[in-house]
Amino acid sequence: MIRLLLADDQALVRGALAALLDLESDLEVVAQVGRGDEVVEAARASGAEVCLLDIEMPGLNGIDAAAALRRELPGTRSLIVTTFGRPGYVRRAIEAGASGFVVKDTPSRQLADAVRRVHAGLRVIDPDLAAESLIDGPSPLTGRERELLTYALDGSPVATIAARVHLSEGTVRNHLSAAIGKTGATTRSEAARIAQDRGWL
Amino acid sequence: MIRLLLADDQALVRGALAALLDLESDLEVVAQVGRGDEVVEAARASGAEVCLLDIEMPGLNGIDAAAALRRELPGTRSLIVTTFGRPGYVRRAIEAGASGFVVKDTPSRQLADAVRRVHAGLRVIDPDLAAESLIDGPSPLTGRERELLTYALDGSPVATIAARVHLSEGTVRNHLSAAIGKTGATTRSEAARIAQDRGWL
DNA sequence: AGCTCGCCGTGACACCTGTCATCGAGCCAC
DNA sequence: GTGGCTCGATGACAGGTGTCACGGCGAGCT
Repeated sequence: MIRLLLADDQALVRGALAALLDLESDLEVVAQVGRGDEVVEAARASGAEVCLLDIEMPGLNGIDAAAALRRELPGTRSLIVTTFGRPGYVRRAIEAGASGFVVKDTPSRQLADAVRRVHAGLRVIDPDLAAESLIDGPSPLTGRERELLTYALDGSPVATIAARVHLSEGTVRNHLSAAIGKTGATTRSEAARIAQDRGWL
Repeated sequence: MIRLLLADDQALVRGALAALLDLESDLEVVAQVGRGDEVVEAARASGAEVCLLDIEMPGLNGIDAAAALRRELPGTRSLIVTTFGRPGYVRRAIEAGASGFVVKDTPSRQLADAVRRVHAGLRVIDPDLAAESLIDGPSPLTGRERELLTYALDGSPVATIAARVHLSEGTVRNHLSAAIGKTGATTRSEAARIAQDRGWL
């Protein structure tokens, strides 16, 4: 009997996944949480062996939760289950110590197998995503560029961003200009979108 | 036995919801589709009585799918099940003939009850969302404004948008300026975001 | 017929943005 | 220490953007 923890912020999806996995005779959902910062505690209390983690969660994202799990409970394995198959996410998830990466587009029958493989100590990674994350390479963005791009995601004017990070307007423009060059974009909004698509933010 | 159809573009979520609902002794999932434009055909072929529709789907969105269902198979009822509880979505869903509107944040135990109520001819609508959609009122945007805002969502420059819709640059700026005023924004990106949040796009 | 309203266009103006050249401070390698 | 690198900052300039005033067209209503 493999003991599972589910972490997803959408209660309906969480409950549905639990129903799906409980159908398998060798799997057992022993904990469910809706926030990333509750994962470690719930995993410890429930004695979960494999944790299924969504990426977008309040409190702590799934990748950071996987890192926390590796640090606090090294025996527990993590499987990222997310909507967005962004190359940078895969890379960061593996670096954070996750054992697997599955997108929510995969057929539901394959999920249980993925869980079993992860539990057995194998790596489970969507092959297309793995290839993409290899050719893309790691993020070329510097820390500031990444930070400013996240603020530029919603199209905020430069002045607003500059005020938020306590920088000069010209400096913000320069960093964003560099990011625009690195992403091959022509606008800071486009650059932000591209960076997000690749999982660089 | 209530016959159900599931429409959601994420196979994993679809399969999981099927597992959840099949646990109920009076519910039976008789069809699953991953595209909005396959809903009517699948509902006809399977004889589904209640259709659970996600909004974001390729081919046809869930609201338009509900409208198509009312037109083609008036006896079939629709229940919108979506991630985003946007006020405008609720209004449009009801106008399109949907019998219910549930967000994916709701506890999974309540889903089966919602399905039963819809099947019985009742309306099931998240009370908070219903209130919001009432105070917000309908979209104040004209057709062009709405169209141009969707193109402005990713922060495209005015010239690009103008070329895409075969309009003059000045005209595009004027329409977007009107939309900016109506949304209370100061930038076309912000206006687009606000309009999207309210379900006006 | 007048009237309103949505839609398309032009021109002008103030302001914002992206790019470039340039500078200084800190840090690491040789 | 010198050279090379990144980060932060400034200033200047061309081009993009939001706003306003104005005009014209067609559809629908009184």
